[in-house]
Order: sequence, then structure tokens, then C-alpha cells
Amino acid sequence: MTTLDVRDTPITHPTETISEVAERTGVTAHTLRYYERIGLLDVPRDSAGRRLYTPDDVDRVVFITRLRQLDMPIRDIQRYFELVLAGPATEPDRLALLVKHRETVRVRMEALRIALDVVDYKIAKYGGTAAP
Amino acid sequence: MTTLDVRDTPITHPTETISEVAERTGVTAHTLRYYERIGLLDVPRDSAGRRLYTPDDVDRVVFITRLRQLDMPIRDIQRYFELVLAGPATEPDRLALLVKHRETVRVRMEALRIALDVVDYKIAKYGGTAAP
DNA sequence: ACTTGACTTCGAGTGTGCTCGAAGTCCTAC
DNA sequence: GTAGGACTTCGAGCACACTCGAAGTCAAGT
Repeated sequence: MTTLDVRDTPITHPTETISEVAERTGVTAHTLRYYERIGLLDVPRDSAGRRLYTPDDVDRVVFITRLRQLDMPIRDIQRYFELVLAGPATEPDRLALLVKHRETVRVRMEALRIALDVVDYKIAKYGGTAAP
Repeated sequence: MTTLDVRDTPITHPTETISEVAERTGVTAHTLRYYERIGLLDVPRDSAGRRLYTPDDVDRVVFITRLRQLDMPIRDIQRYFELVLAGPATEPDRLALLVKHRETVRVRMEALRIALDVVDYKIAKYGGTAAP
């Protein structure tokens, strides 16, 4: 890298501290460390041992939060990133994992819709005590 | 009640044992006892101390399962049946509780839909590792 | 009479996903 | 040089909703 290469000095800071990531993603610093502990992340450190999240790390955090919003079990998310670590050959497996969970979510949403209809009905004809 | 009142001898058995209720509702006997312990049910007993669920009790179990399917916290369900116990004057409160949770569920479903869209997108253009 | 099996109470244990606190380190500003 | 604050690791603790097991009771069938 020479001083002529402007990309060597990007305008935005290339990495973020744990508190910055916590703020931006809504995931607490405690939880970010927890995720790392259980193998969902592998964040590089500065010379003092502090975490410096790269954009990819942050992207991964965001992706994890999506999967958690979909109630994907931590175990499955671990499995997913084990596959990522194992290389591109595992892409079909990863895809299958996502597709399988998507189906789980679809089923779940349908169950919610049905139970919601029942409660809607209860609300509509309110006056009851326990009847469905 | 006289012997002339046919409703004194209904054709179907008027009550069910815990195992029958478990089978019919899909809630385990262990969980049914748990629900009773925490005040969601108050099931009468036979002379030997065994639970005999009335149709109303069974209806209530079914209603509880609906609320649980909607992820209503046990605490709120307890509150609901405390209100039932407190008499008809609490109906507006009960209704409010149900309506509030319905809104919670709606919000939840919307969040699911959004997160699902994100994962759908990820699935569609699969090849990624962590990007959202 | 005795076995069988479903029931009873009670307290303790489990799994999931965080959440927290203690004790220590390290840079920055004064 | 020292105070402040953000960071570090580690292990323990928590909330929730069950889930289970031990020890005992009871009624019906053979």
C-alpha cells in the first residue's frame, strides 16, 4: 500500500468496538460475548485484546439476529456456522438448513394464525370464562 | 331434581380422568397438574381424591393451550383466571388482556414475516456466509 | 389376598438463552 | 502519575415452562 492508494484510508472507521456494535445491532455487549463464546463469532482483537468487529462480523451479527427472530435454536445456528467454517462445499447443507427452518416458521405462523382466530372469536363474543 | 328429570342422567360420562383429558387435549398429565398447582385450574376430585375434569374444566384446558400457542406468558394467563374468579365485573379487564395480547401477536407475526423475507432473500441468492 | 396400574403429592431437576458480577487490564485525559 | 471508563475473562445465576421421579394410595380384576 502506498500513500497514493486512497482506499488505504477509508473515510469510515474500518472496525467497530463491541459497544458500537451493541448499539447498532441492538444486541447487548454481554450477548455478543456470549455468541462468541459459543462459537457463532470469531472476532479479531486489537493489541490490547479488545474486540474489533469487521463489517463482515457485524453482518454476521445481524444475520444471527434474523435467525433468532425466527426462533431458530442456537444449536442450529451453531451448526450453520460450523458448515460455513468447513468451506464452500457445505453450501447445499447450509441451504437445506435454512430451507428447513423456513418451513418450520411457515408452520408456526399458520398455527399462530389459527390460534389468533380462536382468540378473535372469543374477544368478539366476549362474556365467557373458559369456553374455547 | 326428581327422577323425572332426564338431564340428571346424561348419556355421556359427565367427567373425565386426567389421562383422558391428557389424551384429548395433548397436554400431559404432568402439565395438567402443574397448571392446577399454579392456579390455572381448580379441578374437583372423586371420593378417592382423583381429579374428575368437568366439561368446563376441559374447555378451560383447551383455552389455556390456545393462549400458550400464542405465547401468552403463564403470568398473564394466571392474571386472566384471577379476573375470572373475581366475577363478571372484571370482564372489561379480561377483554383488555386478550386484546393486548392479540396486538402482541400481530406485532410478532409481522416481525416473523419480515425476518422470513430476509431469509428468503438469503436462500434465493445463496452462496453467502454471513451477509444479511 | 394380592397384583396391577392409574392415580396422588411434593420437591427437585432440565433445557434454553441469555444476563450479571467480580476482578483485573489498558488507554486517554488531566 | 493518577483517575476514569471501557474493555477483558470466567463462572455463576436467572426466568421460563415445563418435566420427572420417588413414595405412597386406592379400586378393580383374578
